[in-house]
Amino acid sequence: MTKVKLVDVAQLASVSKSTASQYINGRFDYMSKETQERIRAAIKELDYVPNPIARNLKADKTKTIGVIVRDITGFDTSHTIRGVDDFCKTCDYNALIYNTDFDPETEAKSLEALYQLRVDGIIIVSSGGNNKLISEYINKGMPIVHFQLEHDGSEKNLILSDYRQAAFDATEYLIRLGHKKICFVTQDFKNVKSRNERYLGYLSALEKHHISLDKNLIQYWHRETGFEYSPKSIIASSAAPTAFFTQHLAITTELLTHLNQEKISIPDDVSLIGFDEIPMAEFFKVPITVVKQQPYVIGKEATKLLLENINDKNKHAQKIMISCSITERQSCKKIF
Amino acid sequence: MTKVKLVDVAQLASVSKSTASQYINGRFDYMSKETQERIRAAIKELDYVPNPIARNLKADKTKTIGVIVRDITGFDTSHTIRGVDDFCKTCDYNALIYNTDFDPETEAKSLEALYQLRVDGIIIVSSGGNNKLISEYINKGMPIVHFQLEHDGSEKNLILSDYRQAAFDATEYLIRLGHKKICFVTQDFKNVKSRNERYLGYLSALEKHHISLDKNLIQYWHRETGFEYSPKSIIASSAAPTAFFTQHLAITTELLTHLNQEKISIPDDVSLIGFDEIPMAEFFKVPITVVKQQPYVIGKEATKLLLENINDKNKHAQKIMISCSITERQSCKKIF
DNA sequence: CCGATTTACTAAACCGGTTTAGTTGTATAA
DNA sequence: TTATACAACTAAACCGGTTTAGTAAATCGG
Repeated sequence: MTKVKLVDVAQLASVSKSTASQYINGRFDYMSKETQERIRAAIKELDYVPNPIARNLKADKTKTIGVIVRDITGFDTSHTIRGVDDFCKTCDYNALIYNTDFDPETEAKSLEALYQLRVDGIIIVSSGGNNKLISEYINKGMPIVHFQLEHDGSEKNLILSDYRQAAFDATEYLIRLGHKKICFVTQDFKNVKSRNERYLGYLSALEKHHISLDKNLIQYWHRETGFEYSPKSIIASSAAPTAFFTQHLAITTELLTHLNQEKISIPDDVSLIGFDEIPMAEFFKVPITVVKQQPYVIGKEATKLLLENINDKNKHAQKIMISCSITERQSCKKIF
Repeated sequence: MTKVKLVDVAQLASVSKSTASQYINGRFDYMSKETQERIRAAIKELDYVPNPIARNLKADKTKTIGVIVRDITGFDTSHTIRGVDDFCKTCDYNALIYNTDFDPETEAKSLEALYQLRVDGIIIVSSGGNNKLISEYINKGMPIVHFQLEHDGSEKNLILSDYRQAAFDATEYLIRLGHKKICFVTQDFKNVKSRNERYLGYLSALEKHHISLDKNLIQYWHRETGFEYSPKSIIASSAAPTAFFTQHLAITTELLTHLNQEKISIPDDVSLIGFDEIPMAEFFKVPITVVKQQPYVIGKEATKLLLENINDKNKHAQKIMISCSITERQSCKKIF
């Protein structure tokens, strides 16, 4: 590979290493035109490319950030990463991706690896299982930006969708179609603000339209065990929802599978609006109406925020909210 | 951030930098148990983490590879990247992702950036627009592995699906269902071996079943302009296909959109088998039967091949083929 | 008992840049 | 005319490790 180094350039141009270095870094303050020209020519002739490693060693910067996500394969996640990457490329940064599958142990390893690699900062969707470790790194001065899920309940350096407004909009959308018994299907949201926000949005839409909350319409789904009660039994229960509002893509998908199996038809038997965009939804038997986030924008903004943090450590930490929007398709029926 | 360096450890353990370094690198050949213990304790006490940048500077290695793809957001691509990443992590490598959207200029920039960053090797799905540049880098000694699309017609360091067999299987699958007029929808495959392979597979299945080739059944699709002839007109033409065999996901998707618009129904009016897995296909109005590749495996194997190349530069270059398989769904009808 | 090995360790060069503190020669001000 | 400033450079230290060559003491074989 390249063996040409700065000394070679300096020699060919008959200047010192220092002067050559100044040239490379665009500091022409006290450099004659001829010298500049000689160095330029030498660089060109030797096809010289500075070694960023040597450079970074001195600068104690890596120009690299780490990104810890659950799985890059996810539809929204891949778009977020694309946003991160695109923004990085505009400022000569590189992103290192770490997938955790939401396993706290893998997450801890990823954090440690990135720390050892001395990345300049980290963007993370944290599983919540490494709060102590993350706090430690933050205290050590590592810039860390969270997205989607907050850290330790804090809203510092956090970027997320306006979940409350989104849930409000989705709920109101159903209410306007005549639905009053809307089943809110969620993962456990105690201690997880960004999930609780959706709940609050749901509540406030009900309240605005004078619909009282039926606790039996709050249903839970767990990543490992699936639904606490089967969708079929929920429909058959006294709560008798006319619509489901699922809080993320995995829930939507599993609900869909269930309903298909039980031959419960959407939107005739029950309506459905889901959080998160669904790939290729237009080809579905029943194209699903969704509230979608803007994962690409979130990726960009998270990166922007992180880089600001990196370049100005005492920059005031902040929370950024990105709006969501409803894509209306055919899974919600007007009733009554 | 961490300010603890090797000298600090050495000092605390009352040994020289060199000895400390030996310890870090696990060379205990001539080191007393006590010294080892002292260094171990010092490292622990100071919470020392070696700086990989300094290390890499000397080693002239970055432990980093570059991956150039069209768009990380693609379904198969994201899985490939996951394969790359997972394999990388097993050998302490990191991957830098570059998206090109298949724009040769962006691709060239990515190559240059990776070269400047001195990555140890590159995995690329090349657009074909930078053959000269890529050859240059190969000649300079940069290990480069191609996947999906070959470089300059060469089969060196290439990893791809067994396209010929896959196309053969898909075609035969349709033939077994009674189809004789199978429309092969492809991107231009002159000079692109891996596309031509599919064509050869299609041909040999026809041949095996004594079906003569109707040139009018070979139809083209272009990334910028879409179908050369509309699917509707193709069906109406004298070639009168009873089935479509689309050569990748983008074609399948666009065909689906067309057929939907024209109210041509699958599989009643025409059957369809597509190359590449379709996300969430089980929820489609008509779940599409596909020949799917194994993107995750391809990513893993590509990385494995690249790392072999990196660690043994004169390793014999090779071509690796990964099998495909048909996922039968409901888009192909038995006829006659 | 003496030269040859082996053990346990260290000083210093090196990787390829950046940066600081000078140095030299010329123009300017007092 | 001499001190001062400034332009145009350079030598050497530095970043944080790794590696080579070498040293001193202990062990060994004959």
